Amino acid sequence: MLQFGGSIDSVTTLVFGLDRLRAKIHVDMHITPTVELLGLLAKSPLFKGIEPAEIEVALAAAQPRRASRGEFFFHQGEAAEAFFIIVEGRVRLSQITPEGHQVIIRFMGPSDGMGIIVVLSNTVYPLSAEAVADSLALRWNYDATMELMEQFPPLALNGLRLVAGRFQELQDRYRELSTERVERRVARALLRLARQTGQRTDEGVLLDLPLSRQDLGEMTGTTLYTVSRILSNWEQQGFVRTGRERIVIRDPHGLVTIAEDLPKR
Amino acid sequence: MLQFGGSIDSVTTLVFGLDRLRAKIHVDMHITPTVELLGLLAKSPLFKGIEPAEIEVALAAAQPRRASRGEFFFHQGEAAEAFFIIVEGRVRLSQITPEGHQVIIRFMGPSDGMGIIVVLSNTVYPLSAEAVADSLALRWNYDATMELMEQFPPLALNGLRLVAGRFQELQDRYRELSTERVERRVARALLRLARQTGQRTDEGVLLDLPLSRQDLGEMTGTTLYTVSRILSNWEQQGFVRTGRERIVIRDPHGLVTIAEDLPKR
DNA sequence: GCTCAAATTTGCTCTAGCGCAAAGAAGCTC
DNA sequence: GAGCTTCTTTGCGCTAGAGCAAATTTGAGC
Repeated sequence: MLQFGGSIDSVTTLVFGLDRLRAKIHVDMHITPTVELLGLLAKSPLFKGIEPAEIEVALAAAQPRRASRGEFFFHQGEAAEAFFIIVEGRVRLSQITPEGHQVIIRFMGPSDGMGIIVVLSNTVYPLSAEAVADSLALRWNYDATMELMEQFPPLALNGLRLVAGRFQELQDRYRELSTERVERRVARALLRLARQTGQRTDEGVLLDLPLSRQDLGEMTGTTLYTVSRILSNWEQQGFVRTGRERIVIRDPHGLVTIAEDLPKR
Repeated sequence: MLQFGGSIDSVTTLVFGLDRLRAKIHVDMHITPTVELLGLLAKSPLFKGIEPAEIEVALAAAQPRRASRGEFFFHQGEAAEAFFIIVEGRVRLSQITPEGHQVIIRFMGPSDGMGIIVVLSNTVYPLSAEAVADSLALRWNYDATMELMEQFPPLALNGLRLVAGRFQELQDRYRELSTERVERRVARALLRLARQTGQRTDEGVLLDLPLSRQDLGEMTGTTLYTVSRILSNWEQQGFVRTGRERIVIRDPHGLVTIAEDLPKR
């Protein structure tokens, strides 16, 4: 099953590590068995093109790490000691200004990675990662990460592609922020969230994470008041159905119309 | 001199490549001799920790590429076929929206690299690179880049650190844009430019690149009108001295006061 | 020195969106 | 289900800054 090259010793260690991880997850966490973890990692873009047997090796080097709603995986400004892949839950990545304004950079869910770049560049986390739902992640520290990168070269390239994608997304958001008006940005934010975390229900697409008006404001560079007004308006037009920290998109196309600034029918 | 391992053939090729490059630069370009190129690359963060002899190898794989003011090294949307290191001049990296709004992401100068991430991730340039002064850059195509990365592992890590830094900067700018008001953002932009391209003169710190009010607006997410008003105001207070596409900072501390929102004396 | 295009300034108007305040909902906890 | 906290909505006033128009300045080329 473990069909990679290496000394017997290292194989033993790895298997032992895997067993320990299995034990931890089962006993401490009462959660996802290893098989599913494997599937999850295999699905993660970071491990694309890497053999399941090799992914097991990676798994063995990981530590599980839990965070309940409101707890942090790491804080902005701390030394970046590890990178994480989320197994379960939702995590909010945000920056806070010296004046106390918060800005939400993005939300993440299962199979997303956080901290990949920073851990390798030996710096400090540039933002904080807070669980907005009870979450579980796998954690690799600096040494483990370096070792993995050396063992499995595709990882480095995958990581790079990932980073390139994120970079581009951030650049696009920057452009939006500087050229588009609020309503459009909010529409885009909702559509983005729908793509990431949308759950199809009979009411429409439910954004499966607790999302306050304040959060949306911090995602789009506006205030909770303005967001509230916009949502009320959309609700009247039948585009969305909102509740406390809960949004269902009933008419995605309506939002697209706004996001793309198309003529309204 | 070329003290790396490799077959005689490859050494020959490399030396030949180097000679060809020298010839090109001397004959076609009438510019910087190889020795200076070496020094420049050695100064570039990308090549940090790499031996001069090895840098020569990298140089041999590069092609010189010139762009006069107004010409582009690459355009947004083109396949990312190469990455560049600027030798001389100034380059403006900007994105343009479908509606035609332009956004300036940053300016770059000698020893800065452009396109490092994208070339390796086989995507498309997410922005355009326009020379705002006559410029010369070294160009490595995909194959050359890959080869270099394999030959000199520190390159990959250096690249990663570089990207991490850029990423962080962009995140900070994003935060600024979404939480701070225009005057502050413009002050920050000027200080950033001063750090990058500032030339000490007896008048003060001259920003050594042609910079219109429009440019500054596109850098800070505002309009040329507002920038003009702000600069006029600052000129009256003696913080800056402005001309057509020309800005001299007379009182950096004054700008810092605004950028940091300190109480005015 | 004249001409012309491009950059800049400034007055004026207008509005998107900020932000306070105060009054509802909606969930928790006990 | 009473009480509390935390979200949300909405009215209202206000201002930062957009954006047009019309001078005015600047520098480059001839």
